[in-house]
Amino acid sequence: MREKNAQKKAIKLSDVALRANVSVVTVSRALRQPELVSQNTRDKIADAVKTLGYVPNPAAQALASARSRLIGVVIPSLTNQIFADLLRGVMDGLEGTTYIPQFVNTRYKLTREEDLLRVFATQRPAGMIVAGIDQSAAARQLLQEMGCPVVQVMETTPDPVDMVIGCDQQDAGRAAVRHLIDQGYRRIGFLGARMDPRAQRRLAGYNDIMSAHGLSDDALVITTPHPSAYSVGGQLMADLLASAPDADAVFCNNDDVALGALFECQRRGLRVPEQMGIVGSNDLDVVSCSVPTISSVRTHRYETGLTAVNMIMNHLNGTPLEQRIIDAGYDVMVRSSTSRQKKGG
Amino acid sequence: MREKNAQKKAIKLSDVALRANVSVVTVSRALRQPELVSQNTRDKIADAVKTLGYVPNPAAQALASARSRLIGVVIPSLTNQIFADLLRGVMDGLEGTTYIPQFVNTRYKLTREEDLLRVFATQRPAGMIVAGIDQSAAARQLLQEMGCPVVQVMETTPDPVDMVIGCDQQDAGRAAVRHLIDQGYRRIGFLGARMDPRAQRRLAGYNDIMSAHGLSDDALVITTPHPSAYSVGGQLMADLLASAPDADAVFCNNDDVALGALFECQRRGLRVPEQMGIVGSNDLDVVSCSVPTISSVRTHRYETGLTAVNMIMNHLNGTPLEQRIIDAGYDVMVRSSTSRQKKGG
DNA sequence: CTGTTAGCGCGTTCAT
DNA sequence: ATGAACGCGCTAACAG
Repeated sequence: MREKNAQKKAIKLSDVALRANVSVVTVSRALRQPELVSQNTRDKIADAVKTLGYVPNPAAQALASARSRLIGVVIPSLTNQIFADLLRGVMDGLEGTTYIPQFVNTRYKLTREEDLLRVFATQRPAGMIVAGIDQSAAARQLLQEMGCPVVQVMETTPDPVDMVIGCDQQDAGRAAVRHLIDQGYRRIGFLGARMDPRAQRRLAGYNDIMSAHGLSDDALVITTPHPSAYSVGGQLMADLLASAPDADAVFCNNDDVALGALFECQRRGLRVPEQMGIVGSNDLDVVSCSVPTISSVRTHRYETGLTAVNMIMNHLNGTPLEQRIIDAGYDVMVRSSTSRQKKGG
Repeated sequence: MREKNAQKKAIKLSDVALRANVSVVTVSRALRQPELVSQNTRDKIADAVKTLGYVPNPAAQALASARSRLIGVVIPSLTNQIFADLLRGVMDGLEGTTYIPQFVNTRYKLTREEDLLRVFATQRPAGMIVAGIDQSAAARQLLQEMGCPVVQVMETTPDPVDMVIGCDQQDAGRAAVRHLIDQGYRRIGFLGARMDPRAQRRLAGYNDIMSAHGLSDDALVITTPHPSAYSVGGQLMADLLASAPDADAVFCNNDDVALGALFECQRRGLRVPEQMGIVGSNDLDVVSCSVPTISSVRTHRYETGLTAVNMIMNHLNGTPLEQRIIDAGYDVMVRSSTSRQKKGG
């Protein structure tokens, strides 16, 4: 029988007050608004805090102030690496503050998102970061009633709940397809997994450019509700070649799909970029070192996470950014998988 | 000027009590120990709860009971996909319960881990899940004093803080190298990124087998403190070929390194598996569809997350598993990258 | 089975 | 610049 884990007794504000020989409120003030406390008592309190090892009880703080130090982060999934990148940005952005992120995933279900928001509402979060702009009406309302700064991320919209930072996914789709056309590809397919709202908008961008060039053909659009994954990319490419054997390029809604598609080409002996051009989305680490390297539309997930946190922090500090809508942009990273044109001039 | 986000007034226990015409405690009991409340009042309360839309205030619960519904999850990083897999398991395992996971990352720093644990300690978590078994003495003590079930994950040890689930990393390393030797490889290199404790133990396993066969050679061991990444794999392979040009196989401490190494071989025209055998670690999705497919030592991260949660839940339900130490095992997934032997018999 | 009485540790008035 | 008093919403003893 091992010892039952003995909880260490927690030091509280009154303990500190006793040790420093001042009242509880004074300690509380010294901690939150030091400028209102004399230098002398401030030092005594700092001393007591240190020797006793006092750490505030967040539950008591939250209860008394009706406000927690939680930053709620709502993403659809953790399988897709882009959201892991976003989270890293959020975590790093919160570094050094006393705020704590709390992540949940919606599994791409709007009703689940509402439920999760309801849970968050009871926590009185200090701020909320939610992926996407396609919340249900109920979810939007819940976010508004949350009584804290809210940042939608990964996309842009003229009508955010509160603030928004991300990129224009449809425009990114257009840029990708334009690049392929510039390189001389014409029978350009679209490979899409999961087909969440962001994927839908990338597809819309694809359609914009294809129809503008009179290149539209339903046989070229291959999608699946399956989550994005390397293995799915291979299957989608196979389906495309069955549907449109003369396809000469693909735009993929994620880089794992793009890499999977490349592997499928290699299995079939299709030369990339000569016989098949490939453009991915998001510019994951892997596509810049594959053989051949894969062109991709880079998005700035990590930076988006960082900035979203900053937007919230500024708001909480009473200095909200004038800019409620931030376009994080995108970059078309041109690599070997689309370099069919002769180089340079 | 847009309306200031108006906080919705929260419904509390006393509101429900009023509506149901019973005392506050009765409501509280009806919610937590329904069997102690008569069917009649239970129904009245359920009604009131539903019509008022009552949701408990976790801060108040935590304060009054000195216990939160948080499950603390401490991982070193979110960059490595294996931890994202673990998190998915934890999230899914918590699905349907009223417990909420809270993730933090140590960035592979022991002192940071201690700090984070101190923060968790103030939250009175319901349970803790921590990656690895190499906590500092201070961290171990903090975990013990947490007063809640603790599960260490990703490795095994005869001496866990409380409970542990994971695999024997050193043994996994041995199995990988044994497989390469069985396939006829002899000049087997080790490619290791980051070199955290798990990587160290995989290396130890590699050393065990290599020296047992009299194949040891320092020139074959290439490591870097850099975080594991696809691009790092290429560099490590290049370094190995500079250090030991006659190397004929590699064991990599992660699959991104393995894939990066494969790409490097392709760039150099080295045929895999004929001229270079490759075994990765963890069996990420991507290595089963690359060309060629890559052999890897599969670990069960998702299942580990699920089980860790179950271990904690059982503990909280008063029915702790008799088994405090669980070996989640590993599997050597044999694929094309090491299939040098003639097939079948 | 149900209610009464006390806090949990902190923030927020209002005084001084 | 400092302190006393009260309450946040809930749980935990005890009574009845």
